[in-house]
Amino acid sequence: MSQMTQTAASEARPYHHGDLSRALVEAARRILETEGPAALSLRAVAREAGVSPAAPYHHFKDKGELLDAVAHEGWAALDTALDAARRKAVDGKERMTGLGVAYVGFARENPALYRVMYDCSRDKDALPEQMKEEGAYCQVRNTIGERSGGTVSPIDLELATIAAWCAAHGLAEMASFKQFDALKDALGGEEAFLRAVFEHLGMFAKFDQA
Amino acid sequence: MSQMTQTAASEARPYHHGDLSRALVEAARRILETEGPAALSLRAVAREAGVSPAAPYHHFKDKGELLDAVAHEGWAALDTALDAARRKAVDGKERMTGLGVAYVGFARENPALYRVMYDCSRDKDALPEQMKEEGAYCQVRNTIGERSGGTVSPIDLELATIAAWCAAHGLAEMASFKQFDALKDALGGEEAFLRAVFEHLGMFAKFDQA
DNA sequence: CACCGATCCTAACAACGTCAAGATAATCTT
DNA sequence: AAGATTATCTTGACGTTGTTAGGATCGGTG
Repeated sequence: MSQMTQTAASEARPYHHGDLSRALVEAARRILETEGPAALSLRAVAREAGVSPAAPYHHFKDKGELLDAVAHEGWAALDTALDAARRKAVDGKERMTGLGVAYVGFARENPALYRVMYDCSRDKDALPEQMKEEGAYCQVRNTIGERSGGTVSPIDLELATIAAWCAAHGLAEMASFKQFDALKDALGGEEAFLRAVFEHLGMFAKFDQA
Repeated sequence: MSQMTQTAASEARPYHHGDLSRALVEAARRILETEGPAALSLRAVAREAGVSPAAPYHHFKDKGELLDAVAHEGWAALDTALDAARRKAVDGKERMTGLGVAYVGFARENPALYRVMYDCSRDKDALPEQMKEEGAYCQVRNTIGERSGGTVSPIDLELATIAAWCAAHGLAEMASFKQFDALKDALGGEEAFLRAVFEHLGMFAKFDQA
């Protein structure tokens, strides 16, 4: 045991790896960050982990299942990013736009990972199960609920959460488009741009107490 | 000439195809509709068009350029769909939500094509050039502009357009998720669900004249 | 008619996802 | 402790993909 996640094929690892499934997921994330999603082949992951092309099949049914594991870690990371953003702001409105900015920021800083997360979701036509009763999605719902003072019907709360989530996702996918560069400059940078867009999404006004 | 877009390899077509680039794009769209995006290989397209695997390279630099052509047609189709929706409604608010519903409807009815459209855009980090001065994006901007009575600053108009576009795109990508099935049923179907979400996106309220 | 460029085909390459069979090591049984 | 079992990893192969090189065929121009 005590295999110490090695960064590549090196130091003559023993025949049995120790924790290959973990090493594979980490190798995949490393490739995503450094070479982009196009370079993420199963064989490349195995290579990066210092293992034969067929080895991953003892830990994952196929390539999709490996990506599922990567996506799972991605959702967890997004969760903690949103959690941090939610704690930072006290004001209700700022807390909401702060969440949005943090969401898009995460997608912009981890574009390849973000893509994998949604590609996996699309293949199953569902966000990960875990998001239902906890996780990032619920953070958004709770934040909206708090801000409304708890007087909102469950259906309206769900609709508002969906609306917010969709808007953030759409913005996350488009924020990198060159078309908006001039506008970003005019507004004083990317974050100002994001805040401006979120302010135009006045979707929570109807829930404001004040 | 007079080649009549043939639906597959058949009737012993002459050595020179006549209009292969067009036939390839149509073959690609056919595959997208019937077998989904995973089956869309260059070789499959060539097969469907009744031509050798290397033939497409005389008309497109690589697979990406073929997909660009497919995406281009997709944007045109989306444009006409939005145009029809815009004409149908007279009331300003209904015209806006009608646009949104039509947008998501297009994405839901042509999911594979819609995916290709955005995948191509992402590869270039930009929406197609044509969208800037005309096309679907401008229809949204114009509709917002009309509704505001023309009193909105160019920057605010652009921001509102981006906000609306992002929200619609996000909803288009998520509307198929199973998580929302119960909610759709509770609201009386998919379109009612879409309208409800768009109503929660009160992003145009600040532009209302009344 | 001879030529030429455009178009298409065949053949091949490397890389990919995946599987079957064999080698190796850790674990369990007695 | 020895043998048997099971999990893990490797080698080698198959079919498919994107792409390229070189040869065949056609339409149009001189």
